[in-house]
Amino acid sequence: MVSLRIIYEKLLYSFGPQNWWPSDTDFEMMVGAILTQNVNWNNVETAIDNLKDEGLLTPKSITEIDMKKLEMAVKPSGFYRQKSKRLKRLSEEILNRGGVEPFLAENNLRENLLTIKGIGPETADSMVLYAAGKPTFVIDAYTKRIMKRVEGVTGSYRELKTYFENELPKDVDLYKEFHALLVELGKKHCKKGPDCEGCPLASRCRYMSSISKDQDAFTK
DNA sequence: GGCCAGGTGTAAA
DNA sequence: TTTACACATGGC
Repeated sequence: MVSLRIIYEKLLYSFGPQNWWPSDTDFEMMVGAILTQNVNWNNVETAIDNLKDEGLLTPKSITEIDMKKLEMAVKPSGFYRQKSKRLKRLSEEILNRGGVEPFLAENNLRENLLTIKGIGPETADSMVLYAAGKPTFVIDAYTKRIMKRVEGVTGSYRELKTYFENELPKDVDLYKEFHALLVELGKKHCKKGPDCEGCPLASRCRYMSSISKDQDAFTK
């Protein structure tokens, strides 16, 4: 059993605090969580800038705006038809519950989010952690890949989430920072291919030494 | 030009 | 319960 704490400390030392999630408001954070689904964050920033310019960073304005206009603003983030609908659904749900604050204060927030079509476990968890500030660990594609390569740990979303939450103290700031650091590591050193140059976890990575013989270890 | 990026819903094996 | 596929733009 390897200590996730050690990995966390190494990443923090290498990259410094990430201070996620980058956003001005809780609602903007939630919008970003939907827009970033399976897409590079650079694309999301362009879309969020568009929304900001159009005054579309409130649940009310998104609910009222013409669908075509919303689609055009969201376009740079890809999957723009789906994502526009998802933003509309989320906004309506927020308004139904009296606004962003009361919506985020619901004690079954995660379950509520999961009933909204287009919000799955990762998007829900990221909103619960970064917008509502409640301790739930976020699992993403990078986290799965890193755990598989470095720890040899695989499993479903729920299993990975449980693994992290059992190994770590239930600390919101730790959860926020750890997830952000894993994404940073993923972007810089742990992509799909075996191009791990300069990875701060190289000494712990069980696939690092077998790159040349076992390319297959890097798939998925 | 091909691969990849901070997923999710649906359908079929 | 797992696996395959559609969804779409932009950077390298």
